[in-house]
Amino acid sequence: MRPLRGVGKPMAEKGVTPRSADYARWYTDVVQKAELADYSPVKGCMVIRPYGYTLWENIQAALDRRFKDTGHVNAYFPLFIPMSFLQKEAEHVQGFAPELAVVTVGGGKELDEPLVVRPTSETIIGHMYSQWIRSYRDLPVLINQWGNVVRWELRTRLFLRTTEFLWQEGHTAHATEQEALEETIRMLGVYADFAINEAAIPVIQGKKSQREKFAGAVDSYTIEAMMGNGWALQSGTSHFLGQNFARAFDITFLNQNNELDHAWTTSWGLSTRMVGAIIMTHGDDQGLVLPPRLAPLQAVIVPIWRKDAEQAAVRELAQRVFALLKAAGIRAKLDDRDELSAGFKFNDWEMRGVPLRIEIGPRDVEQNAVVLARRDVPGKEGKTFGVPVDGLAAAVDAMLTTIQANLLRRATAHRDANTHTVATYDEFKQALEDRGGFIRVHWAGTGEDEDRIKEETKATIRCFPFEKPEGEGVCFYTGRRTDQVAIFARAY
RNA sequence: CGGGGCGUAGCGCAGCCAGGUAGCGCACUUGAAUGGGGUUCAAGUGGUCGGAGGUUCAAAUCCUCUCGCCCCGACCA
Repeated sequence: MRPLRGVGKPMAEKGVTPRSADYARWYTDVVQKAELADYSPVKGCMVIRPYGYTLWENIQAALDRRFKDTGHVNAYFPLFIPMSFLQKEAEHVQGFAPELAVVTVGGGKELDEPLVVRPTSETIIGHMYSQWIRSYRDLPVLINQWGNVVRWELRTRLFLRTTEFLWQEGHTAHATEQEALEETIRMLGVYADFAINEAAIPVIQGKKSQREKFAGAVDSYTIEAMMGNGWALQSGTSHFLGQNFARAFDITFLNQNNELDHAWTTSWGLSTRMVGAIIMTHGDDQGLVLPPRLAPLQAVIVPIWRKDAEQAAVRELAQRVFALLKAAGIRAKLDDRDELSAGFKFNDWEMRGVPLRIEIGPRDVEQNAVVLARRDVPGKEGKTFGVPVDGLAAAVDAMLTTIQANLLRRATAHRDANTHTVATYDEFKQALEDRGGFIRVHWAGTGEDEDRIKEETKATIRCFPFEKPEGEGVCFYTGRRTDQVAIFARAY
């Protein structure tokens, strides 16, 4: 995962590889040229640069607010987990064993028991919960943690799959199955709300197949998003763990009837992968396009002048506009770098996805007005001339809201246009070949059927969507009648 | 781990076959002009040619070994 030396040529210095030419390359170009992240000297790891990290901080803030609103509190559990903990839940260890990083030496001495660098924290949190929970009065426990985890991945991609990544993991324990199930679905809903209303990414909520679920869960739920190339990206997951981890870690409590019972637990996580989702949902051939609500910078002011005589007045207005936007709580930047041309700055900020550009030149000074240029509508079409400085903050605010809505509308249209329904396996293969995207089908197959389809087409069941207006029908693969609907797609 | 490819300035590359002063573009620095969509000119800075060993008067170039990386095939938030 180092700079690709000598791979392909064009990389024409300016701009990014067009999506149509090479989508994977476009993605890497955007990440690096927009300075979201960089490669690290350690294979599979990445450095999140300030611009990318600010984006992540905005994601964190929007999620954290929602977690608090639903009664959760934050805590922190350690990075190192005794190896034996992982082994307590059979399916869990089997799922994670191949991708564990293990510490065997500490302080120059061989450790008695190897320590696993957490790939996720169900085990150590389960261990602690078993000590904290005695009575039904102690329940529910609603804790979230922000942290990092390590999974030794074979093939990595910036943000989408890295060996170490940042995320949050919620871990809750409940007295009843019903309550834990409700929590699982509630938090999935929180993720969906965040994705749609903050990231402007339309997502489909649904249940994972048994093949695709989290190792150790009874059921996993997901929000699935469609990327610009039609591939699916699992953008957040919520797991109903039943009593699996409670049994493995002795999380027991006395219920109201004075009977000892195992708690019901859930876990749910959303990671820096969300940054990748944002890039691939909204980005275009100019580069990044960020939703205003999460963008590190919502508006950038570019001053323009010809003669030195004009400079002072332009600068003065630019400063004034900057101040009034800041006062209105808009995340703005004044790009007064003297050594760069205005045209360069236009392209630069477009590549970095700033939702709104404010151009201020001598003509604007005369009118006491500015030019607004929308990132989501390229070229002159996206420009509004002569926007008065009086009331500008409100106009900018309104424009940002419009852009946010437009991004969601556009992404939803793209997803819907690339979602197809098929009735037979031949049609299925044809649709994947010709158009890609999401394929909705009736499904009554087995896990083995799922494996076979994956092998033959590389498409997997992304989820069984909650919303399935199609009702009962015939499974495209087995021909059996069923009311279950599945969405298949190629996935990251 | 199997197959393919690549290591020369921060990035992209040429030079290697036919050994002989280490080059080009971009970036960077300085200066001047320019400035409403990637501006131009000039002068500069920057390299143990991935590493080790060998052949040779002389190695980026030839030989041997070695390290690293990328791409494609078995896993995944």
